[in-house]
Amino acid sequence: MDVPAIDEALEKLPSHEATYRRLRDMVLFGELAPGQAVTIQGLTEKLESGMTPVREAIRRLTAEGALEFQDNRRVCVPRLTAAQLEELAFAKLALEPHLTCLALRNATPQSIAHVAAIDAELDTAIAAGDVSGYLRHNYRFHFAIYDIADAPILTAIAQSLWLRFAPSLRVVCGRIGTDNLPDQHTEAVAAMRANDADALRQAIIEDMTQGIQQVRLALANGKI
Amino acid sequence: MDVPAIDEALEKLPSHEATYRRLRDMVLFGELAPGQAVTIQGLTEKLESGMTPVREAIRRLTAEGALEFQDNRRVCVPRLTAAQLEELAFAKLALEPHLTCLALRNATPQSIAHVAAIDAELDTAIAAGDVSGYLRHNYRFHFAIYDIADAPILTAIAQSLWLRFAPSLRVVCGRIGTDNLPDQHTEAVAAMRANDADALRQAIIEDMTQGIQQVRLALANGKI
DNA sequence: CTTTCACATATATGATCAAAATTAAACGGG
DNA sequence: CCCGTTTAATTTTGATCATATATGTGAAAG
Repeated sequence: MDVPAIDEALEKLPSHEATYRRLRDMVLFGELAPGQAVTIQGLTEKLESGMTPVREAIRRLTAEGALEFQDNRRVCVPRLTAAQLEELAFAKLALEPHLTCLALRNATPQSIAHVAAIDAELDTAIAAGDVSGYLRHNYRFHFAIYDIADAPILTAIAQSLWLRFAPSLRVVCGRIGTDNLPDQHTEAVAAMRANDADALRQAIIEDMTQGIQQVRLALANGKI
Repeated sequence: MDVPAIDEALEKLPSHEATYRRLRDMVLFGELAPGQAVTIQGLTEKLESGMTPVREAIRRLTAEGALEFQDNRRVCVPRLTAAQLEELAFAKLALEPHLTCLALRNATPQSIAHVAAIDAELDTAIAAGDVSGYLRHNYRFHFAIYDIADAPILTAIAQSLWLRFAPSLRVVCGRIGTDNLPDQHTEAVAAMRANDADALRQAIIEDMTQGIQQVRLALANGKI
């Protein structure tokens, strides 16, 4: 039950879906910076896709808040204002701790072990100072838990929140390295093993609060 | 500074944007029932638009949860499960009362009067038993407040929640008429005038809870 | 009941048109 | 004469459409 290579898995999907996922990952894992413009033609070359699939991927990501129409019908990665960051902070704290706790209903030793394995990969990336790996495994950690929760609507909203948050977090990571980044994951895994909802909620709240605070500081200093 | 007629306003937009808005309104205001299938070709005729704009509108609305891909590549309006309704209920109560209260920061006598005017139209629709008018003005009421709140990210999430909720609410309205539908709007307007955040939050919580409860009952009875 | 074939539908391409940005040139004030 | 502004030409980019391809659906035949 090994995971097939990424490109191999994408081959079997319709082009618009594969294009969407590749572009989404570019936003999530730091290939696109806040404020950066994207063009349809540029993406057709970079993603080796036709114009129609690229346009549809852009529409979807725009609807999810990962991209933004400008007045002049160009598209770019949104730059967060301080007010918008507070909106994100509220929504993340209002939804994601709850969503994480929903996973306890369905968690099994196997599924918890899977989450723990991702946490181990995350620790490796942190130790190596691998910013891109940190972002990728941090995302995988939280959404592996959301998969267990089996709550598609809340997970979709969380996805949108991460898409809006990721580019700014990427900038912060690049500045401060991986050492000072949030990692309450060990506590979270322990709470899952103990089936302790309160401790799990607290770990996730602290994890998110730390990340938000880092972005808040960078934003206040005009570094984003 | 008069508002142009709706069709006139849509004329000036790119076709894919106008198509998106028309299709969105069809979902919001009850022209499409839960489970109903939509085809690209059918929409090109109904919306008098080309194939490309329709496809892009469908992609956007799918990302917002208003439509859903099926395993075969057809598209339909999602049918809520009981579990998904509870997800929606949680998210609505976690976000929308807060978002409503944010409006108090920016509310002016003029903007409150505008909200009150919509409430009057809503009452007229209720008195007339006009289900479509109820849905439309109820939406306008809440989103007029969200406009005042000036919180684009939370408002976008609320939009997605309404898109997911509306088709089921439409079914309920058609069954029970307009008399038993939630209307804590008078209390909400009064709370806004009094700048009373606690009363405002309470009015909105009760308003949403009533609507959710109606859908919950209908869903439990298999009427949706 | 399965296979096959025809039809309906979705997917994807490339061409064409329209709009906007960019560059280049012309102009005028200092 | 120089610099900033405006205006015109070029080029890039986005929007839309017509069409070709691929896929899934359903009906008819074996």
